[in-house]
Amino acid sequence: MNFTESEENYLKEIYHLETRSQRVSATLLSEAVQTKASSVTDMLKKLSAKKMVHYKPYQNFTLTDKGTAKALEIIRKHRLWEYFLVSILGFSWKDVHPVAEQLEHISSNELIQRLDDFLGNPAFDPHGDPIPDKNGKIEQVQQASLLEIPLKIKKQVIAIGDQTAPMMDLLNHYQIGIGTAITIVRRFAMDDSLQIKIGNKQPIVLSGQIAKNIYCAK
Amino acid sequence: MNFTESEENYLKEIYHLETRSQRVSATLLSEAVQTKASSVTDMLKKLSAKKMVHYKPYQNFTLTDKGTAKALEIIRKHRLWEYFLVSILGFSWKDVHPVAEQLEHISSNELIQRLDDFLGNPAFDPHGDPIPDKNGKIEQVQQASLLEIPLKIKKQVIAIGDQTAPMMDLLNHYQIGIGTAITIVRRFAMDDSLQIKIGNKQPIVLSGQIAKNIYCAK
DNA sequence: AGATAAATTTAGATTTGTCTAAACTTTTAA
DNA sequence: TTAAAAGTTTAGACAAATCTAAATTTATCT
Repeated sequence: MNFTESEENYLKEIYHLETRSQRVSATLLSEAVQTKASSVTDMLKKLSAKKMVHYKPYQNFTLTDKGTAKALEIIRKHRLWEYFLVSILGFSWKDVHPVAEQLEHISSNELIQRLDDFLGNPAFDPHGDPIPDKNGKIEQVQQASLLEIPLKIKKQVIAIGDQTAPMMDLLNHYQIGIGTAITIVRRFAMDDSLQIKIGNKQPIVLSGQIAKNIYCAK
Repeated sequence: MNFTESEENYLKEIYHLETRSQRVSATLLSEAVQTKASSVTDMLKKLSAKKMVHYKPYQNFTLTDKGTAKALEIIRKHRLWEYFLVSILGFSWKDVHPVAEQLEHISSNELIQRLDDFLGNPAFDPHGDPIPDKNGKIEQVQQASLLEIPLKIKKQVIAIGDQTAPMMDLLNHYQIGIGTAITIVRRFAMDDSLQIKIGNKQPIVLSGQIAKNIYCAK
């Protein structure tokens, strides 16, 4: 079955909503794909006709098994390209997302398999997100945000939740990336902000909002 | 200025018609972009409004300087990706064209410059076609199709005009590629077909249609 | 429970790129 | 030099993906 770029984007974003947030709604999806809710309705009908989503008007919708498989295929491509851009072409990890958004729609299976092999079948992309394998199997690592990590224990950052430009900017400013070793020094109950130490630099304070989006292994 | 994928394809194909064949017409262009002549007319109006082609109804059309620059930008991307697919990912040269047709529309300048540097700024793609540099400068090798090459002179193939699957299939069958040494033994005026010799193999006969698309240095 | 707010869907329009069929130009050739 | 052929353009229609505005359904809150 063939998919338009637009259909692929919808499938990918539905998958992200299903895994990253609790609620899945037309409004949230419309924000994710940068469109209006009425356009989402139209697309849900189309994807439903293609058996990619379970959909009944006015009710919640979910990906079918086929829809999930297709979404994982796109996410696989996205993350492999991100890996390529950073590790082979030397892009900064904060700049790769928009380019990978385009590359993920290139449709050659041979291309993606050769790319995967060339890169050495990496399991994680530069943002710490797991890369699905050719069968759609995806590594599940128990992640905990900095809010859940105990004090005084050195942990390595393994993933970033929010990958938008403002977040990436801030992380870049504090020199926080995948693999950065962080120790939580103090926790301010008042507003969930954290005092943390990175290597032997001066301690810094992160807001709860930021801390919530930085993940370490549990 | 932004261009749709379709506009980019038209610009690219007009450039190819201008350089590879003498005539440039709506009908030839319609074959190149796999559409109907009436659709070509519509697109010419659009490209004319964007000052990418000189166009007056019922007259011949040509690319403007801006149009040529844009076409070269797309051709640069196409050929760099072909080079990447063959030399880095190990694709067979006959399979890369359709994949590069998709990759050439990825719009990041940073991507293409980093790719170019990573590949070592190659001057020719796997089909023997010159790769324009970042300023649109393109190596000009005087090419002549087998139809124009004199008899009994050994020549090396430097480029292939038609890169569609049926053509590549046939070349593969006869083991003709970039660098293959060919000597024309006989020319049949009746239908422009040629008897040629490759190395010390048995001579074979190529139709005029095929010969027209195999290029050697003049 | 009933009213109001929020979310979702429908109806109708728009843009892009395409098509067919008919009309119009230009070229060819008797 | 006209008539036929070849090439090009116009007119009108369609599919995909989107939009706005209005209608409908569901959720929320006194």
